[in-house]
Amino acid sequence: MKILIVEDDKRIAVPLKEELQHQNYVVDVAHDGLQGLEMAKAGQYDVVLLDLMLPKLSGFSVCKQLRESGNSCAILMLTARSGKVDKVVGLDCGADDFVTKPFDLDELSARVRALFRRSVAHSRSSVISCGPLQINTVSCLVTYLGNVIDVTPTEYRLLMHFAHNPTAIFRGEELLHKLWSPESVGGRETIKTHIKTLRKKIAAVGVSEQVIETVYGFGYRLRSDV
Amino acid sequence: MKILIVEDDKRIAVPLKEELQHQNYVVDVAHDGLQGLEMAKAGQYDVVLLDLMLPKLSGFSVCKQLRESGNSCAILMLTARSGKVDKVVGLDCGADDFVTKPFDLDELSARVRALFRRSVAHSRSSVISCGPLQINTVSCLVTYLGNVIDVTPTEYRLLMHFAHNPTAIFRGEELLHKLWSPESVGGRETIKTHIKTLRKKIAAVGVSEQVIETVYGFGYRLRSDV
DNA sequence: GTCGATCTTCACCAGATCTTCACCTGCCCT
DNA sequence: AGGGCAGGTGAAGATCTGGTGAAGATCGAC
Repeated sequence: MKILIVEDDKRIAVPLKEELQHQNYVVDVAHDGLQGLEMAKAGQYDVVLLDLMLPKLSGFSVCKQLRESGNSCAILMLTARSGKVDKVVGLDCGADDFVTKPFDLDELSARVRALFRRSVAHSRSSVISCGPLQINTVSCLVTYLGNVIDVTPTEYRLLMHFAHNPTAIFRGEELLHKLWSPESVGGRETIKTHIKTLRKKIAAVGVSEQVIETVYGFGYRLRSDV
Repeated sequence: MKILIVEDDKRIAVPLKEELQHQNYVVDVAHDGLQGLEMAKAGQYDVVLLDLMLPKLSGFSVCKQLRESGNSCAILMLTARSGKVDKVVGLDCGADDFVTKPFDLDELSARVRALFRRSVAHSRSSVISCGPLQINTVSCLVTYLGNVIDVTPTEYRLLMHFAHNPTAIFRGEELLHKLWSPESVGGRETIKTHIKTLRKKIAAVGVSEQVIETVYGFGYRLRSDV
């Protein structure tokens, strides 16, 4: 749910950021290649939107160095030049997708959704299911056993992250790093509180079991059985 | 390394097949939607190149039905129409990439390579085995001969260290230095106690052998035979 | 500006876990 | 056989982790 935009042209970066934030992604922006590389290495992003023509360090170099450092986030390249060579070189130096400017915002966000899906092999449709929990990623509607659960954006991102990795255990700090942008990371209490309210909302729907279970000393996990 | 092309126009299918075969992929071709769906379901393909305008069954339907049947191969859609709606619908019904005709052969094969990379990157196993001991590093679940052993974080770290170095013998002090942070290193009793509780927990699961054996004067070792 | 929803922080509690202590057992060597 | 010492055991205290309610901070809508 975390996206990094590496783009120096603010006329492109700003509307892109707003559109993606509107779709409940956590979005950070880097304004040159060097900053982009640093942030991508540190920030645990799922998708990086990478412009090719960048100050200080080209998009190709960022992509290559990111891969060499073992990072496996999805990379979508953006470029004004539509030459075939660029595309082939870009894809072969580790990018996962390639879009030429001017691009359509709807197409781009569809490609971003596809990259998210691909990074989690089990959810191919716009509805992510984890046992009785269903998340419609288009309407952002969350249901549990058919009952609608009214969640806030932060709770939505938390549930998405759990649903994408069923049975996986996440430490509180891990969730903070993966779902919050670096400048707004809070304390452990933040996670505790969001988990608490999520549990309360799910319980209000009539579910007595603990859907988000805590494994003491390890973290939180979403139960896919009931 | 297996690719399926679903395309009725032979002027496209034939050169595409030849190009991909030239790159050492195993390539099959289906000439309509129905045939494509059947072959994709049966043939265990890594990547499916799917034309949208097909006789008998549209590319959208093939894609959707393939996903609904649980198939998770990579799907790359091809179409002559370059409308944005097609792209968004295509990507959201489960395709991983989208290319409009006329496409460049080099670009297409670069995209195919990117899809392969992605599917390989995600098939990494997360289970560490050492004989009958299994540690799932995603769910932090430890099992011995299939029985779940409920371990604390410190015990988990100990087991991980043993499982990473099967047959190796570790002195108590060595374990302290490797698994504890420098400022919180405790006394030798600490290790003794943790080994004790680990042994007790494994024994509680019905294992009579000493799984963590002590080699007098040298240290502890995890037995991988039984 | 006010209002409400949401997000974050705080102080405090209960319980799980970790470490330490004192003492016991059993191996190795002379 | 007996001393010395590595290793085992149980229990008590210290420490850490997660849960809770309420208060403060932030943001957007009107």
